[in-house]
Amino acid sequence: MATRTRRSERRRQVLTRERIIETAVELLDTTGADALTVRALTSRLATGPGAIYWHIGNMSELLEAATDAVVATALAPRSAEPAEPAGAGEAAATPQDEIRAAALGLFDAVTRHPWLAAQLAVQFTRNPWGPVTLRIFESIGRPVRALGVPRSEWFAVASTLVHYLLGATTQTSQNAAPLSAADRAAFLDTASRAWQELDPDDYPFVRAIAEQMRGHDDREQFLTGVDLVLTGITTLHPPTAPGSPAPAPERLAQKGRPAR
Amino acid sequence: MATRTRRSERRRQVLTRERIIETAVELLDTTGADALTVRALTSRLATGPGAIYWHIGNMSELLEAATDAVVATALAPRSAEPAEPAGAGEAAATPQDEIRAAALGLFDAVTRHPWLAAQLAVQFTRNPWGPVTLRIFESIGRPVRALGVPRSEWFAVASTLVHYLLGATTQTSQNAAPLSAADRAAFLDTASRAWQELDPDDYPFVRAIAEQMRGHDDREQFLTGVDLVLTGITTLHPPTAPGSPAPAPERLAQKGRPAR
DNA sequence: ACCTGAACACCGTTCAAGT
DNA sequence: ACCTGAACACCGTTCAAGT
Repeated sequence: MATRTRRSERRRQVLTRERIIETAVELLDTTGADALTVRALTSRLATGPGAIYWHIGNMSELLEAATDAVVATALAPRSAEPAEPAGAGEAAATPQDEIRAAALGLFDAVTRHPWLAAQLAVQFTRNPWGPVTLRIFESIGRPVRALGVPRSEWFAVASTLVHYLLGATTQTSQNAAPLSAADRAAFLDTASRAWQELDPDDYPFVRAIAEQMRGHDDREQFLTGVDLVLTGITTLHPPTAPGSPAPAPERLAQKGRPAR
Repeated sequence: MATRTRRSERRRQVLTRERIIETAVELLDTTGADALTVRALTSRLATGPGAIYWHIGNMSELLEAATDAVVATALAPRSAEPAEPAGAGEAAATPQDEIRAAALGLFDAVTRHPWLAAQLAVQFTRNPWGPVTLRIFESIGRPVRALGVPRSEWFAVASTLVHYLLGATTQTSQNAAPLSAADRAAFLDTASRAWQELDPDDYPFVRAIAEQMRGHDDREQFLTGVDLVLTGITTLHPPTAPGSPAPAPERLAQKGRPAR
């Protein structure tokens, strides 16, 4: 490829933390998570390991920074169609729409960057309140507030949404490059078949859904899940709009927990 | 410690796949995820790497098997109090209770095995329909069925619950050994303080919940989230019991999705 | 202050050779 | 069939030495 011209042009730039992170993301996108090594970085940046370690503390810090950078742009409100007349027919987005937009931003980022799902999971478990989590929390929390959820429930409600998002986006991953439509269909087909051959005593439910999982669309199902959680939120914490009947959430209240 | 007696007694046993998995879990529990290496295994089993690789394909297969083993016992319905007269005062568990029980089984397993959270995440992203996911799906899916959710929604509803569970349990991890109450309080305190010093323009929401996050209880909040999702499920798919008014889920229906 | 590059202390995995 | 143990091809990270 155009490696030679690229590399020499590169070398003219100074080595900065930002450029290392940027290169890491490129490497992750093009060659996959396993191929991001210090040696790969040094050769792409035409430098030595010492130079890398001068700017970044260690490999996992770099991974965190790369993940944070990608998540930041994924959650940034897109300016969408700048050609469209601003503020014309565009009704103000509802809090639900904002939550869906943030959720989709994350979802689409994971499909664009196949390595992201695993990294989100790693970041989330290794450093539960690190920059990545905080960023997601903020994007989800603001609309939760606007939803009219009582202040005492902000943390719990936002957590629930964030946890759902992270679970859902991390499962929606292609390890390697994104699959073609045909490959995806083939994959789902074999999986579905395998499920149908599971032991009926051990896996009755999985067998029963084998058929419908074959035809499912990840993105659509993701949104269905978001809406389900949103329904839970607005049912438990109905907006205090005038005329709203405020249905009492009897059965699933806090107190009704299992004894043991 | 009693390493010598233990090791020689060990050596008398034959090396089997099961024993390797069992030893891997011990190693993970006692020395942490980073310390589970082939070399550590060989020394603990008093054998060589070749012997290990005769029984298991590679390291990540072993990790998957170890995770699956722990998850299996975590989800197995506990016989609870065997001293108690069976079937006496015990009313049949509701589907909700069964879901909560499975969820708590997973949650408690993650706190008992600090390495489990990360491994669940890895398993879930690397092999989205592997044995671990399937097992969790089955435990959650059965009660979902019993909840009266229409068949066409089984997959979507079970997925939503599983995704929430996985997101929530993977964040609830202590990297190393479980923290003492005092350490936990100190940790939450510093985190809370750090949140309050974030930029008010960038992180208004996180700042606003800093105080309540300091006092939160992971397990309680986890259950709150489960109940929130359950509320969403029963609201969208009310059980068709006679006398149930079956409220129409107008606002958050499938069709009301954002255009872009 | 910033970078070089050899060297260190590990990894997972393989494989000829044994029994 | 099952196990041994040396060897291979990698890792991330450090650090004296340069500019």
